[in-house]
Amino acid sequence: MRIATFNVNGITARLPALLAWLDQTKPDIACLQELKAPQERFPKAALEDAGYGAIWHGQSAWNGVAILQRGGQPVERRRGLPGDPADLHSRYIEAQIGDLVIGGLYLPNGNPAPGPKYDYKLSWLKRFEGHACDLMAEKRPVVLAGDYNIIPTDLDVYVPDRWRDDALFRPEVRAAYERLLGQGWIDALRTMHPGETIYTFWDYLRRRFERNAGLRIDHLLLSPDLAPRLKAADVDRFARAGERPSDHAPTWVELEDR
DNA sequence: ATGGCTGGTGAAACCAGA
Repeated sequence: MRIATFNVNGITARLPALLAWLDQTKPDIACLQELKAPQERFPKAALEDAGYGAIWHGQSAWNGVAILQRGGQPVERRRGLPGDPADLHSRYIEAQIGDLVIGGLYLPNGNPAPGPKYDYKLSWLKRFEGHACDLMAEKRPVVLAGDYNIIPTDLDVYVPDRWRDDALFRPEVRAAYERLLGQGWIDALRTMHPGETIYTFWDYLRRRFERNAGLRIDHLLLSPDLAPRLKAADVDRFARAGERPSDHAPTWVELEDR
């Protein structure tokens, strides 16, 4: 089965491209981020017509996450991370789909750093680490997929030295990512492509896609029990090259069926 | 260091993204 994550950068503007990508690649599960649409403006009917059931947490103008299931209806487990009732951003949603727990996340960008937005990113990360730890303790197969807004290593950015002070690459956020791997989570793309240059995002500015000046910031972390089931992982670069593309490309894993 | 794109909002000398 194929599980994908895709920051669509506006599901209203991206709907044609999203439907075309679903039709071409037919992921069994897709986590979407940056819906940029209020709850009532999610294109539920169009996705149903395409064969996908969905749960989503919308928000006007910014953020927004969804989980799609081909030929089924995801069972929602939670929306929002535990630990801060005052946090109203729509950035996390979790579902049970078959034997899998799927967490879809849109981690805060955090720029400019330092500053309040960066502080929010670090506090969100702290809560996410706690929740990831709780999930790990459940000893069930889990996939945490989404836009992490974290560049894990120098290999994951076209010119590392220009990004040292950026909120996506600062030591604190890279350390948090390392701590997640330390919990036992498996970075699926990096595991399948060690040492390889792989990007998932290219800024619209300055012909960054044409120059392949990108970042690897969209990740699928697998619980350790899924490691033997991991068959493939990759990025659908063709979607970034299409008409009116998102600035992110869909990223996916292929797991052996149970 | 910037913000030359892009989307959403609402009418901006706007904001946010990464």
